[in-house]
Amino acid sequence: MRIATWNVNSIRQRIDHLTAWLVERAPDIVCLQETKCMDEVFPRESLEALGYNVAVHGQKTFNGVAILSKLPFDEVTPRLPGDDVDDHARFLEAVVSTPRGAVRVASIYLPNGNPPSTEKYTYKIKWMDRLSKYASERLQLEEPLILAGDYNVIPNSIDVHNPAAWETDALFLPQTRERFRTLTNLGLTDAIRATNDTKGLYTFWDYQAGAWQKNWGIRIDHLLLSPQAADRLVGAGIDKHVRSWEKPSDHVPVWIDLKIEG
DNA sequence: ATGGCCAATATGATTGGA
Repeated sequence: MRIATWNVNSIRQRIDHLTAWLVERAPDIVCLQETKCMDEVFPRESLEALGYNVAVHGQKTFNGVAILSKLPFDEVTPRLPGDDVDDHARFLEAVVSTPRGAVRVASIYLPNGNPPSTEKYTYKIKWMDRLSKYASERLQLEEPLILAGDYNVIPNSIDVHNPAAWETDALFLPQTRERFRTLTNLGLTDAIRATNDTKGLYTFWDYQAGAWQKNWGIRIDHLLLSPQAADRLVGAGIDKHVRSWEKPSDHVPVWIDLKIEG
């Protein structure tokens, strides 16, 4: 079973890229972020035509997450628990059934948090604390669980072209990275790092300043796996070539293969 | 690592992104 995540930076701008990539990579489940539209105008038909069930949780203009799945959804639940007044569309959880049992997947668009001196950073940190609480509860189910998305967290120095330049950025501050470690310390595995320890694996290149041409990238899109998922991990990759397509997203797809029959 | 971008909005300037 192949599971992927991709921040598309507007689903309506990127629908042709998405369908081309779906044909090429043939994932079973895809978590999308920054769809940037209301559910009524989400281009679900072109995805259903490729055999995907489509679950959306969007809002006007900003944020927005979705999950595509070849298997039917048993459950679909929007919103990260822990704050009833948080109205950002940043979280969507789904459960599908395989012959080996349930697989639980969440599409995550964690707040950026810049600039760090503002309530935007406070919101990010609180969101990360809520995510840890959610994860610790779900881990008790002892299911294959995949938390996939744009975390807006650079976990380590090897995950950024120029660490010194990012020292005071919300994506790389010690408090941010501490909370990412809280997640992994719960028993969640960073799938890319479990399979590849080389430096310079990036998932995002800024549109500005020729960042792509200079390979000034950062690794901020992650798939975190419960032990029951990590034990079945047989491959992982980053589809870097998609960044060179015409009018690309600034993020590229990241995917894993789990040995789960069905 | 900001000179250089991109997307959405009743839009022609502003906000948010990372």
